[in-house]
Amino acid sequence: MSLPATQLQEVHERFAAFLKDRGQRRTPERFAVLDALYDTPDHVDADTLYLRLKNDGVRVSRATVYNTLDLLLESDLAARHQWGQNQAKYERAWAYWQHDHLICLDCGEILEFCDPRLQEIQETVADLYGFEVARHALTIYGHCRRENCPTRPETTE
Amino acid sequence: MSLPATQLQEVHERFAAFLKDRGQRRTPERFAVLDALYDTPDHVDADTLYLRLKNDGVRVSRATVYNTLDLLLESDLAARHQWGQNQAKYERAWAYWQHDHLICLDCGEILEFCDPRLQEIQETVADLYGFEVARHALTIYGHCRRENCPTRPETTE
DNA sequence: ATAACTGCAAAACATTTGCATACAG
DNA sequence: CTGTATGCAAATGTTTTGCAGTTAT
Repeated sequence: MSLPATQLQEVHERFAAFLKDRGQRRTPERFAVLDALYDTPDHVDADTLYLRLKNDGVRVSRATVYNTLDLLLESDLAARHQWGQNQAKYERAWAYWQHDHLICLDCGEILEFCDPRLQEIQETVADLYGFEVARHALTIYGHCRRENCPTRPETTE
Repeated sequence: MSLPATQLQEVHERFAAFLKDRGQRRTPERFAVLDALYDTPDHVDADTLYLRLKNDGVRVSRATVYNTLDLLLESDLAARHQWGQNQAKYERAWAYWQHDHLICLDCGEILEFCDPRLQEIQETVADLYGFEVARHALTIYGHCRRENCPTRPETTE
């Protein structure tokens, strides 16, 4: 579930350095949010993270959770995905680099994959349009063919 | 700006067929929303579409705009993008097929591109995970290098 | 005729903001 | 000490919903 202690420490140090660099405080709340996110193997929304922290006896407000998540995004320690039309999902993004997502439209299952051709596409596009590429987000939607996919569409056949 | 009349008619017919097929009514409001979307060469949010219609003297409510946009999505006549964390953007998706987006993080400019390797990636992934792929969404974020990019970050150099 | 659709305004929901208080540096 | 961060609750902004009245079929 969680990352090995060495990597967790690396992440802490990176966040601390980022904050120091910007003249921002290293508060216990911020590290609590960082830890809660890195304790999550998949994708969480801000409110779930808030509730989880609260439940664990950590006193943080929703405002701080949102604020900290923004800082984590800016420091490349987190990634945000806007899959539904409402809640954003967050995931840890350090020691866990570049991957993309495959989502089942029936059951919502989210799989991760990585394809080197995306790197090539990025380079081609960067060249073609004179862009300096920062990152990309690819999501493939489809239907998983598992028997236990809970929401199979009305099987017409 | 707008599509040639023949294609617009094709789109109308397709929407009419879709609605008929589902036993839903072909109301003037629905076609007004369809036309307003297809009159947009780029990406619009629902509220802008609503205001534009209202301004053109078409009596539609926001609720109908949202409802109709959903129908257009379901009939593959429109595509939705969730780029910011708030407003969704819509674009026409017929006679204008499969393309992806390149967004400048500084000025927000949105470019479109198409790369055949994405098709290959989709196929590989479909194979690998036993998915039947429906569609994909790829967005590349970066910095356009235009001199007139209005929000160049503080050029440190 | 009659079920589906519409407009309107209120509700819902995630996220942001303002301000008095707390605390890291 | 001082300015930055925090918690709380109220505000915001987008999308959804309920309902009485309309309208396509």
